[in-house]
Amino acid sequence: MRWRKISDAVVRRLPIYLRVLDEIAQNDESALISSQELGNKAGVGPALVRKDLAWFGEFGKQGVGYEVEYLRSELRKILNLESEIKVALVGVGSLGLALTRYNVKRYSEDDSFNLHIVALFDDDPNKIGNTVEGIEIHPFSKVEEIIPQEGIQMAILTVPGSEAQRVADTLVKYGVKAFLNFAPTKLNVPPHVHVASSDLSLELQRLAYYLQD
Amino acid sequence: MRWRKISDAVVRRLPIYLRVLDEIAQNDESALISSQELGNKAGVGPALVRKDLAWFGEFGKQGVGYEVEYLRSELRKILNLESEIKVALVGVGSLGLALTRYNVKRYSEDDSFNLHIVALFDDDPNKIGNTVEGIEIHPFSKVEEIIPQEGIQMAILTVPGSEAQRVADTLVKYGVKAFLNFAPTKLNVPPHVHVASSDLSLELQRLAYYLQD
DNA sequence: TAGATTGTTAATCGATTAACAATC
DNA sequence: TAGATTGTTAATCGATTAACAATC
Repeated sequence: MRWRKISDAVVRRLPIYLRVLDEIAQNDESALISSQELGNKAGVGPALVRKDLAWFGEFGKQGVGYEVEYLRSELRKILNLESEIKVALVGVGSLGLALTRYNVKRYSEDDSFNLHIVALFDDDPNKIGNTVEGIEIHPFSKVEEIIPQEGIQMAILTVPGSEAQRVADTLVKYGVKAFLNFAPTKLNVPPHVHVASSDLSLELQRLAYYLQD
Repeated sequence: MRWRKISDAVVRRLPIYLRVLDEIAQNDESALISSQELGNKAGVGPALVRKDLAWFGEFGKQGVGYEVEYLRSELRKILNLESEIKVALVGVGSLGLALTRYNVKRYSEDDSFNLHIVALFDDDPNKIGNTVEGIEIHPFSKVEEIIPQEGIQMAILTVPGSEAQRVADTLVKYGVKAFLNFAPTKLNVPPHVHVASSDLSLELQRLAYYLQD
């Protein structure tokens, strides 16, 4: 499944739409939804909802709206969420631990959630060999072996800022194509690799601006 | 300090510039930097750097560039980072715990970091009364008393999605003006309240899209 | 002075919204 | 059929980039 280059702004909204549909589908298998209503719940205008979806095909019926269950399943195909995606997490500090626990719980409870942390890496000798929720902590040197073996395509970085770039470089070398970066560093990666950043202190500092007057 | 309404896109870049300046100022008290170089390190074009700064005043010298230390101090004023901002965290699960530890460490190690978690809330009877890094965990009902008393203006939400809206409503009622929301929920807040969201599964799902082809 | 870089205006680019014919 | 809502095109809005006079 491949489309002309879709803008990042569009792709960012698709998971939001999907979440709205997930919730509705839970209560009503055969629900219908209009772009108006979907937009409301997603915090987006109705025209934009239609335009976003139109990049990928025609999913609605004029005068009726969208079948929730059908649109949901199409969005899952578009977002590549139909088969399992294996994820590594590097840096098993308290944040890494929290994210791992959260992910394992979500993965086991929600059948349709296919993003799965399957390997942990940390170079602290006190952590190596331990397990978190049944997942073993490996030394970082094992990346070379484990990433290709397990077919890991995505990584979560919860390492100190000073190590993030080096770690990312190595992971890219062994085939990781997408990062969720919690380190306070701008990662430099080749153009085919994607990075999403969650930078706590950047966000806090930004919010501070709005506390004025 | 008040300016005409500055766009969100601009405000979002200011902390990025500040981080670059912080790093340079550490090594060289009297460094100069051009919009070119600042842009490079921030991942932004040089013209945009100049335009962003120009919203707030004239901080450079033609033919020379910007004095790092001076621009840094001006950006800190603009972002409202010069005095302490007190923050509450609600939901002391493993993620809340991790963020609290991280914040306390950063606050104590970095003199110029002024965002400070000073109160924790959780309704789990096993947690109430415990302390994390010296900060006591209160029942959520104490919000009414503690938020105004401590002058807390910002809150971090690490509660389950089902509770996030209710919790936010209460906090807004007692004076919280900005949220960093980790719950997988779109918060509805009055127009004078600002929300930054860090939504792990939304980001992972978005990244999955780029693993295709 | 000559070279460099700012602050700012005009041009471009891209994203969102409005409008409406098609049609369920 | 009449009413509603899609898919899509055109209009608008906003953000980024290019260009350059001012000036250090």
